Amino acid sequence: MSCIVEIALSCPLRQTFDYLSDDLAENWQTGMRVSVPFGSRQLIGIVIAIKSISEQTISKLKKIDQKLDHQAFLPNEIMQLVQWVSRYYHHPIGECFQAALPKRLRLGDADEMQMETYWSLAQPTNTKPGKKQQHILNLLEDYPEGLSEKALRTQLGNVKSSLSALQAQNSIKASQKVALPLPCLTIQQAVALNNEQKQAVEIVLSRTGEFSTFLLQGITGSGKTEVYIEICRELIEKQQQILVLIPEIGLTTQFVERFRQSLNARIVVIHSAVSDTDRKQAWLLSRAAKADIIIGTRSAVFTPMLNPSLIIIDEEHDSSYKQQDGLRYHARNVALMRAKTLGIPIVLGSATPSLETLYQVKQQRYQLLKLTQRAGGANLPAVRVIAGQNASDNNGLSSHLIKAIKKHIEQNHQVLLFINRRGFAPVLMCHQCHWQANCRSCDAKMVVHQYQNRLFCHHCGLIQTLPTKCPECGHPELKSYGVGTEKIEQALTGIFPDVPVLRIDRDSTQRVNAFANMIKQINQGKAAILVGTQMLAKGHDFHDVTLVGVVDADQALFSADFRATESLAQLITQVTGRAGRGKKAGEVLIQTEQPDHPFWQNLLQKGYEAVADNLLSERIQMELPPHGFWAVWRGEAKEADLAMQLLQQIAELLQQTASSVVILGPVPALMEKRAGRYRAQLLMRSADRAALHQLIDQHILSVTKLKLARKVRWSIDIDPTELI
DNA sequence: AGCACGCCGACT
DNA sequence: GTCGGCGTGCTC
Repeated sequence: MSCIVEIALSCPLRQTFDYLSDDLAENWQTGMRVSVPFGSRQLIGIVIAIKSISEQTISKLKKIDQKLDHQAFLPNEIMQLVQWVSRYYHHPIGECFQAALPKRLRLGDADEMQMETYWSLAQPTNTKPGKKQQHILNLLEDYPEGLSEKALRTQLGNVKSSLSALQAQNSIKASQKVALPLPCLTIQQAVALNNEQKQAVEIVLSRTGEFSTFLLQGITGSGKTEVYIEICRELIEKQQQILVLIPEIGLTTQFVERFRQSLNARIVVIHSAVSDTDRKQAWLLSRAAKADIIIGTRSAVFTPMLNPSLIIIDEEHDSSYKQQDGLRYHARNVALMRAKTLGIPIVLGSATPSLETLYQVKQQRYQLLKLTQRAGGANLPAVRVIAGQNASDNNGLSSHLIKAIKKHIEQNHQVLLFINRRGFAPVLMCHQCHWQANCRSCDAKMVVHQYQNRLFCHHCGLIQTLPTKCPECGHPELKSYGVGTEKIEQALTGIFPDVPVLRIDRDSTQRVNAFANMIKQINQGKAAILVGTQMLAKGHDFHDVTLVGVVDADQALFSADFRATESLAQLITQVTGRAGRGKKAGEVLIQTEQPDHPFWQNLLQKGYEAVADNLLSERIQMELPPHGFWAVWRGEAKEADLAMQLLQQIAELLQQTASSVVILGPVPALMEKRAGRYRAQLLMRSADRAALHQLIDQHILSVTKLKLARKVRWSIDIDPTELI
């Protein structure tokens, strides 16, 4: 008897599709991949459910062309997770599966792991081996299970001929095995923990096998990573797997190295810089429990595991865990849901936890684990706020800051300067007619990039040649205002001609390895000044930096974004942790136009926690997130007003049945025009999460059918992190 | 989203 | 006379 198979297809429709199958229902399983005809094309879909043929079955059903898998390809847990994501984020199910699967598997690659040639010792022979051959034999002696040819090659260089020779005399034998990540060939170092760290490890381990959420709050340099490692050590011994999420790919290498130095584990990495083939392999290895630790960015939260035991979210406050287009999921949120259904603990780590997480700690839903001591006994640096009023005379650097830089450089130490803007200067103006370089597709100014002799729009990527005279009145002199990394770099090179100045921002690190090379140079420890954007603030250990300067820290204090203060407090606290991580005492100088702003007194005297606490009370009082439950409808269209019109119609629909949900707007976006599109948004807020979601469900179908919905690109954002 | 079908302007 | 513009409608 044939059956009906319900399938999710990657198209933006909020529905699944039924197909006919000649095969018996019992030969089908949810989570299999199939190839089906859809309209005029052929698509790959995922089996959601198997149904028997009912009398009302109409003959409009098409037949399944091909079964791609013989057994369930996606484990049930992932099937449930993706379907939950689709419901929770009100996003088309097919696109949710798309986000959860590695590209190659999504496009129909066979469910097979990559194989590799592994070599192992056979029988000893009398023939005297050559030097390289001896090296190989020595190495293989340590690996009775065998070592892949790839591992031998990374270790000993070109080994092809030596291997053939050894094989010819039967000293070694080859076999084909599943390609595992390169084993760690160095000796594992034990990690020494202080009491706080030990306690944190014990508490988490005492809760294995049940769902519980921990906030591991440790000041920068307090050794959160060591805590992760020690928890992992015990779990790995029990053949258990751990999923570790990190905010961005720049931190992977460093992170993976730390783990590899201390753990004899099979570690796979999943992020956008990993090739499609390797990602597929990592995913399959994880699903088969042939990888112990899975380290990855946001999308890795969907990686299936056979023996999951723990999820770790490092730097849980980081905004990159929230996807800002398409399926707007928050990896932390999805991970929490996953841990809950799997019945395993989840550890959120941060020196500067998000207000959301602190709120949950307050409600006693998360257990707080604190690390208050800096590893190695390093002291937290002295932090001072300095006035930047006269800074413009020195290209944005106050004389106070310059003096401090000089002092630290003379002691042969390194200096780290943050300026959160790329390029040379953010404004270009004509003095005669007041013309300004503005972007033609955004409500934004063009930023001067002097090295490339160009103007850039940081919002849409528009590039122009730097004009030599005013395009409006022809005046030959254009002036630039404000500071960016390039200007600071140039000023410092002028003031300290004998000291290397390294600029580290997206522009200077675009070439492959450029970033790694700079980090290498920095770690050589010679006196140097590092000038960079936020990308330097995250995670990196610079042992010889003793002075950290923050230039132009003001912007956030006047920002319309209610989250700006939170981010600034996090940034400053993180940055502060970059100074004096080694044995040397550190110093932090924050240059601001507003040294008397109460924010600084609060942050410096009472610390991040107190500031966060204040902000949280403020948010609760003003009924802003994390208080209540929020959703945002966003729209953008090439013609002005269209997005506003659509959102107005949606607002009217929602208003009809909104009782416990407040509808706010629509309002144009803060930067209304961006990349040639006019944007607007409509806010929803409720104290009742279910009511909020129900209201969306109730109307989303009618929204799809609105005429304007075809002309306006629209989306819905649950638990938005950006509200302007 | 894709893709097809369909009905009106400037070209070999 | 046709190529192609994007409006509209559908996808089990």
